[in-house]
Amino acid sequence: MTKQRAAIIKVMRENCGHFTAEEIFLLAQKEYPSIVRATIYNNLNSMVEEGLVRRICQSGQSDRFDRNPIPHEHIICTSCGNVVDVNLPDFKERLSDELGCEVEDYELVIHCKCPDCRL
Amino acid sequence: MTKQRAAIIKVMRENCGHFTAEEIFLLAQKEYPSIVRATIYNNLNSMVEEGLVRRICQSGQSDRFDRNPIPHEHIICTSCGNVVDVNLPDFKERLSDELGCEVEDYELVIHCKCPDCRL
DNA sequence: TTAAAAATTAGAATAATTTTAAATTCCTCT
DNA sequence: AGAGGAATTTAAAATTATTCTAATTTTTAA
Repeated sequence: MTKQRAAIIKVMRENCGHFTAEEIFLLAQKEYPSIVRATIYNNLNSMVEEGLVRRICQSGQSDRFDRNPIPHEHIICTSCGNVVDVNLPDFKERLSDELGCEVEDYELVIHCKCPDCRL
Repeated sequence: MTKQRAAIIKVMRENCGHFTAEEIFLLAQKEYPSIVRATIYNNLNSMVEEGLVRRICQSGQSDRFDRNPIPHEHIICTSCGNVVDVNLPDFKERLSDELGCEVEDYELVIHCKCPDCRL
């Protein structure tokens, strides 16, 4: 655990959301001004490998990183554009049953209104 | 409908699969040798907008393009690595019901064995 | 405390994609 | 068929996100 990694974790913990590497870099700089982008990428990549962080990719945009370790799904709001967590209980099990095959992992991105934008 | 666009469509129709822009470029060159990458990107982007083609994105890899216009899901095989279509009937409707909100679109990528790799 | 291992740094490099402006082609109207 | 205008293609440069390299610093463990 280096100071740089601690800064990255602090940033992700305090601003729980779905950040791009660049956003995390800018926030982490406030904690640790000399930090460099490569360190952000290195740490994010290893955190993804360790399963501490999930990577969300949308085409045309840079990857986002989600510190919520519990498997869950994402809504990209058709109204405000934000990425919002949702939880479909036992989705992985249901998917395995339907496919007749053990699902190792999955990514589900839903384009609809997020709860805040539904009146 | 330009000759270049026709070549791109022909390539995608004859080699139905999930190609990167680069792969489509290489195939389209055989049909129309002077074609240029920007044309491939222009056309793929407008076809995606027109709903003729779907874009599949995986982090760390270039986008792939799928000419199957019917909504469907993708398996990325944990064994052979290929991208394979699957169809979960009425998935969008079921998702809308479960969320209590009209789903406009969704992307589901499943990491498991593809049918060919299941013995 | 010292050697080895791991992480960070700066900066260059890469790859995919987009942008720009100019040239070409296509379509429509007469 | 020919002119005019719109749309598309082209070539090249630019951009963006990310990775790589090599040197340096920090951490770990003996």
